[in-house]
Amino acid sequence: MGKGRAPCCDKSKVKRGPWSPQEDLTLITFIQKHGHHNWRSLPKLAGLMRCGKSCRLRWINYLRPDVKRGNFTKEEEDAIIHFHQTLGNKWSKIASFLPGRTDNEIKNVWNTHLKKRISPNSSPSSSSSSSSISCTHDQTDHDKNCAIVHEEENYESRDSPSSSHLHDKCMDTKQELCEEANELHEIQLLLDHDDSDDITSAYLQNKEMLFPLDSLLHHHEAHISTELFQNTSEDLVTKPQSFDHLQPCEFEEINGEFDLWTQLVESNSPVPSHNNEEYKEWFNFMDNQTYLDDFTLVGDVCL
DNA sequence: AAGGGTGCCAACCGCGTTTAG
DNA sequence: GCTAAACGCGGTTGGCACCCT
Repeated sequence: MGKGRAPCCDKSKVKRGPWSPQEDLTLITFIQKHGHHNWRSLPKLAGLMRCGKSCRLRWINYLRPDVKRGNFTKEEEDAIIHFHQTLGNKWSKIASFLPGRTDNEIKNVWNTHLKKRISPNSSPSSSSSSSSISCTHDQTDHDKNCAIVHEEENYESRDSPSSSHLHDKCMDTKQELCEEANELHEIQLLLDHDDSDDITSAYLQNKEMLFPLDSLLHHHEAHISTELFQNTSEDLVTKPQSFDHLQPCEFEEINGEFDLWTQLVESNSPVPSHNNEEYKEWFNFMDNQTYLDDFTLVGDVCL
């Protein structure tokens, strides 16, 4: 093999660009049935003319049932600013503290809104973490969780405008900061231990363990929403809504396109309780909608 | 109303890390 | 221990929507 990395797929044979509703359904249905053990082979098996990486990205950023969509709350934005000061451009880490938000989404929000808000004079995000941190915490040599704790403990002593603002917004006393830091540390350890990025996969791969990390998410959510933030516990995670009002094959074309999320997931129905039946129902509903209800084997490829 | 500028976001690209053989 | 494949992450970009003139 020559120098350099081989391309992940034959670009001449894969479709690129925006995903169609049909592709979304195909991907959802396949993952529902088979999980995503191997992203590289998934599109072939599912009959998608897509690169595996593209499938993964689409699933993680858009199709996962636990993805929260819609505008970021002020609290979430403040949290992003704060965690960015601590972690730098570690978008996936930051995302782990914001249930339902993806790293891509957070990155976009940072680049489009928050970076400007922080300060036009301060160094941009790309300058790897904040200088105030790097001088005191060598994160390459220490567990980042410890860095978070230290950072939180030192939080009050920092005097940057944004830090003061966040401090006023979220924290009252140093004791609270310490408690918060400890909680975040615990959460982070849990997240590091359990692959929270793979929640749905875990569910799919073992249907007897419906959302095994649900309690963890609740735990995580509760800590953040009730202590770091306030008044956001109900809407931190937008999980699949009850869609009893939608009968199969009732997709409506809105503005010339089929907006799957709007019609299936982000309905105005009440926020569901976090119970397993609704997830089952969600998947069953998607199953009923798809034209790939059963995969027909042709050779070694499902079509 | 039309055209240009700007902002936003979904998706792609490429590299570092992890895993499997 | 080595190598290649696969995964995951962060940076970048294309294209659409909106705003302004």
